[in-house]
Amino acid sequence: MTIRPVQQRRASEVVRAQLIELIETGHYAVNDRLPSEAELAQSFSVSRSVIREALYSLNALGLTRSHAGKGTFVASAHLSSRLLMGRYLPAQLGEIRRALEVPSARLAAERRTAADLKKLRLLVQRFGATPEASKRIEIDADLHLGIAAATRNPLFELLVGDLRQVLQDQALTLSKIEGRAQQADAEHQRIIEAIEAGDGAAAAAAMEAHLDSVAALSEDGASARKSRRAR
Amino acid sequence: MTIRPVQQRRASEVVRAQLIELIETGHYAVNDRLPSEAELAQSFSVSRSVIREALYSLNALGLTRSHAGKGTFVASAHLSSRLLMGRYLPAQLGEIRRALEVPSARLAAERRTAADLKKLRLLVQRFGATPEASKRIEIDADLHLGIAAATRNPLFELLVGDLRQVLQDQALTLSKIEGRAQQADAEHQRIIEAIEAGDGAAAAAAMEAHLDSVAALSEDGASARKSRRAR
DNA sequence: CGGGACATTGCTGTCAGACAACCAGACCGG
DNA sequence: CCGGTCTGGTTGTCTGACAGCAATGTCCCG
Repeated sequence: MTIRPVQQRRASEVVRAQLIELIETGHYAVNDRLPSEAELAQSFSVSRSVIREALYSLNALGLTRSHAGKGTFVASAHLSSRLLMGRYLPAQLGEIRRALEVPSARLAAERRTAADLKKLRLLVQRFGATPEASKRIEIDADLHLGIAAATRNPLFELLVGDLRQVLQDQALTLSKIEGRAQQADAEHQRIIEAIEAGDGAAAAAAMEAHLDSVAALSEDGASARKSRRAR
Repeated sequence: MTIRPVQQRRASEVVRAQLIELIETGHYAVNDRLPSEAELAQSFSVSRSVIREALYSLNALGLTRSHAGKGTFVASAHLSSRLLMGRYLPAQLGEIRRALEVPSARLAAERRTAADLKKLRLLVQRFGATPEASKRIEIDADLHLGIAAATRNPLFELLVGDLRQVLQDQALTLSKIEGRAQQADAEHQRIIEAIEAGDGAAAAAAMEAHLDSVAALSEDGASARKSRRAR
């Protein structure tokens, strides 16, 4: 990643685009501190105003958070969706998830390549072999994202990924329920088997069952789960 | 994703929030020119820097567009989604649309209020009575959005609205096909009747048929039509 | 009288400098 | 060892200035 001097377009736009790219490519990782505004200004050969405007865009887009006296930190590696900007009930998110992921499983079954299948099988295996809840959540996310990717429709991947991010805390509480891991493992296997068989209807049904059990469990714990976490 | 209390202390954030609200509530309509930065600065009793930073956020979010020498103009009345940032094939958009709108119709049938129903019926009637293609597209969008709203799940409304915006040009070409208006009118009526009857399955089926005919028309060129006998 | 070049005006884009608020860590005194 | 203070660094905000762009009015010349 070379930082090239500003030329034709508005300088602030160029800076913004480059900063976004630096963050999305992982040059600055999540929770990293960006260089100070003064340093960035020098790097880009522009004034601090331009840097501030670019950073303010990133702030608005949810990519970074700035704190007076501390610095600017990367908050997310990719542009956050509007889903993150509002607060929605778990039940509402669950409905959307069902609407997206059931057809996603169906299409994945119809279109998956051998490479998709291999990746999915590996993830299922790792899911069953991983004891730590936090790790399992990651694998679970990768699995559902992998299914969405197997649809060959990038929009499914995009939207399922967004949902995943919003549902992160729900997934965490869920994963701690006794015996949930084994149950989820079995459900995952059924989904993948249907995808492997190329049976769209079966894949859809298996995914639906999976989400049913997720919904049932998250309703039970919903009442006790409301804790206020301020920062 | 931790839930942050909305505790806005920085002046620029306050200004940004207020400007967003002014735009979303329609106080400034699309294509209106906002007051100049100097005027806004005076109105909000802050310096021009703060205004610029707020405006730059709006720019990044796609709400406004600034032109040197002309001013800042409202580009969109609501926050634009990431769907708009990429280019996707009509077939891909159609799949997502089916995934979202079929469950949307089902839920709408199960939850619609009397007010929803009244609004939807009015829209169907107006759709049938409107000859101009461009007007019909608007009504069509309102109709599908109205169905999404009747689900009582704001996320359906959000996502269906996003899709609508992306599909605008497709809708335009579609609406010019001979006889399409009558066909669409009939399909709409069938959907609304099922919603009125509270029959979720029938509403889903009617929506699916509607989207089938849309898909068939929009890809009748080279590709062979796929028969969808799922569900 | 008409039309085109020019001056004016208002706006955004950018720069430079300054100061306050704030934070973290170093330093120092008890 | 502990706690308060100092200090340097960072963001937040303000002020003033100037360049470049766009639209409009104005004036001179044909």
